[in-house]
Amino acid sequence: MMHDEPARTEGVAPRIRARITDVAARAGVSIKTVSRVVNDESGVLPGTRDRVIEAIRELDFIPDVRARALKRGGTDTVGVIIDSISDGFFSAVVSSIEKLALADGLSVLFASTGYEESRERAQLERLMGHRLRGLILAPVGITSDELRDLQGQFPTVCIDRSREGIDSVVVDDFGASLEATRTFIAQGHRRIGFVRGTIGYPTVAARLQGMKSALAGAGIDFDESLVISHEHDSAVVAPVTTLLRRPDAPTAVFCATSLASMATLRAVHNDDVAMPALISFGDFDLASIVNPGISCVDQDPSYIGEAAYRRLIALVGATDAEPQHTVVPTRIVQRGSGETPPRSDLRALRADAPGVAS
Amino acid sequence: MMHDEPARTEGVAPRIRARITDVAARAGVSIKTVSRVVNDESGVLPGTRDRVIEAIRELDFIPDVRARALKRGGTDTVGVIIDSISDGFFSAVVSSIEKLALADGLSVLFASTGYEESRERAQLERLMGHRLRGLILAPVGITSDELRDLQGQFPTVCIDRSREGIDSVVVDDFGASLEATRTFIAQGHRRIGFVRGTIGYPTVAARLQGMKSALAGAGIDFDESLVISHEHDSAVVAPVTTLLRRPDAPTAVFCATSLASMATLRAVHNDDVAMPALISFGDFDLASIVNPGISCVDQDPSYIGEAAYRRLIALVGATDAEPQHTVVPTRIVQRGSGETPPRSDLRALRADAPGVAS
DNA sequence: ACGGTGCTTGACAACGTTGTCGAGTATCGC
DNA sequence: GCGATACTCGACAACGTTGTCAAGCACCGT
Repeated sequence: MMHDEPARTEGVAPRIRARITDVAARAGVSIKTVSRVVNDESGVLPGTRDRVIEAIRELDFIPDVRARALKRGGTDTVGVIIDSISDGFFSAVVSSIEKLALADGLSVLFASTGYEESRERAQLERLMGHRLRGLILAPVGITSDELRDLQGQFPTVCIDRSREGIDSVVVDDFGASLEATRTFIAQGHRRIGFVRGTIGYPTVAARLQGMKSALAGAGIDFDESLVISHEHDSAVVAPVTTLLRRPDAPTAVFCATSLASMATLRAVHNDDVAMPALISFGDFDLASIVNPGISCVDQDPSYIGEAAYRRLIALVGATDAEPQHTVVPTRIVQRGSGETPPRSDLRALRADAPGVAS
Repeated sequence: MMHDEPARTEGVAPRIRARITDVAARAGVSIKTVSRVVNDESGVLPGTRDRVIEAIRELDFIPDVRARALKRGGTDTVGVIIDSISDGFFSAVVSSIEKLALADGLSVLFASTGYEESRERAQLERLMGHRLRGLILAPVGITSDELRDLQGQFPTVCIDRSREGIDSVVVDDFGASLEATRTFIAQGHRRIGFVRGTIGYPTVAARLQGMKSALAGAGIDFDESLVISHEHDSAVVAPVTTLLRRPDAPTAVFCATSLASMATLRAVHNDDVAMPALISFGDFDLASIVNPGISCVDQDPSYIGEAAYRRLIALVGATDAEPQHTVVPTRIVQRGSGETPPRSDLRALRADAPGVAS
């Protein structure tokens, strides 16, 4: 691919990329013939083909996908819009999408919203300019109608959060939280805290609903004061600390996001407060390393990415398909922190279980 | 942006995106005038401009950036090629790059190599087809010559690993490791382990060199048997366990990557082996949460991303610029694990320091 | 009244590629 | 030997946009 003229270290002649015209001239054929060779079309004499291939090699010709797409009326680019790539969940999702896209020869145009509506809109509009093959989107403020409108341009699949009438791949936030809470209840917990972390996420709201539903099902009153939320995840450390120091502190805590979990762990670590039973919604590196391991609702992000991508590809060309809502199954990974009875036994645990340092 | 015709729930007429021609027809002007309005050029009567804007709104017109780029001969896309987006270091780098690119109205084409040369080559070639504005690359197998050749097409900035003659933004692997090792030595450590993790990374090799140099400087013999490496980071847990169980186990361990650190912590956690003094090259979520906190060489990935991006933008149009190698300063974040004397005191620590669970 | 000036606007070519179609040539059957 | 057939190859238009240039028009000073 890379040619081997001696590269001059300075004053590099800004060599311009070879066009199909250059290749044609060099091989002594028409541009159409080059095009045929490039696209592996039949009807080119072996000798001619060889000459063209040689010229392509010599000139380092790589076809301009933009011109190609323009002519053909399609694109080889899929868009991915997520909240933040720093979020372990989304980075895993994007990682699996990108891997699959590479296998299909597709390019990935990446954008993040920071969970801001205005930024989502800007990113969306910018990506529209690229005439995508399809879009995988973690929707923020965009409405069903707007998305259905997009659907007319290219297929769209929502992840993490769903929109009516649009294909989506999500986890069962409500059900998984219900199950996790039931685990707590079965162990005898009655006061269960909920660390919401960043406010405003509908998934988190659904998780809270799941917990409430489990409590109601067991005839346990729900205490609003055990719910901790804050504008930013990092700012949640202090309120959690306060919560766990209360005389009537919860004996178990359900953390709605892995960031909330880490903040909670930080709270537990920084101050000498009792570690409650803990289940985290969303797995994270740390969870399997600390002692006791943090039990998690595992949402399998790479599978979510895969499901979304496959659905997107299936959707290309199938404009009449009924919107399909995939709910990716979750499972609770038991590592110890979630399978702890309340109170009294807790003290035993504290004396017993050494930390990482031991 | 989104128009508001009632979206029909099924059998959606696959409405085709409006072209500049459609807008022109609707507004009763020529396409050139539409183009003028779109690009905020002067010389359009307010009345005409309004009619065009109205038509654009009605038709949801968004210009095709590919056609625009084709005509103008430029692009609004930068490429980013990294090892893996699941790696916390790279996800932070990409995050900051993407944020800056958005501010400049640039799109980010994202690709990962998995640190495989063949995949790097494929990604590179695919991205070349997009005629990038510039490329930020964590090079794997590509040579200086090949990259200098790329430089002729568009500016390129290497991150994490450098190539001669190409702009790069890296950290001082050697120096930082030297300093970290000296910290150990100052505390009386003589047997210092090195957990390399995945083999083959030149940055890791430089880190090992830094450590060796510090040891040599202090007149300490280097024991090759204290170096743990393996094909994959996860597979490193067992050998580390074995190492720490040896009668002549190292009293301090330098982990060359955050993944290696996590594997080491897992080893320490899974088996009842003494936790050595520990410094990690590269910060990670976990590091600040466990007890004791893991001391780290902080390489400030978001600053690296920013520096690389800014350099890239500066390079656009400046073909004659001398390659500039930016070395981003590191600092050692002391959290406890790295400031621990050897042996005897270690036992005290174990009895003393409770883990996360306490 | 007339040429000049300044402003708005549009016709046309071009960016690099591929689809359409027809020209040219060799091969075959009779 | 001749028309038919099959195959290779190229000229040209088109994708959607912007740059160039000139046309059209109102207005000015003399």
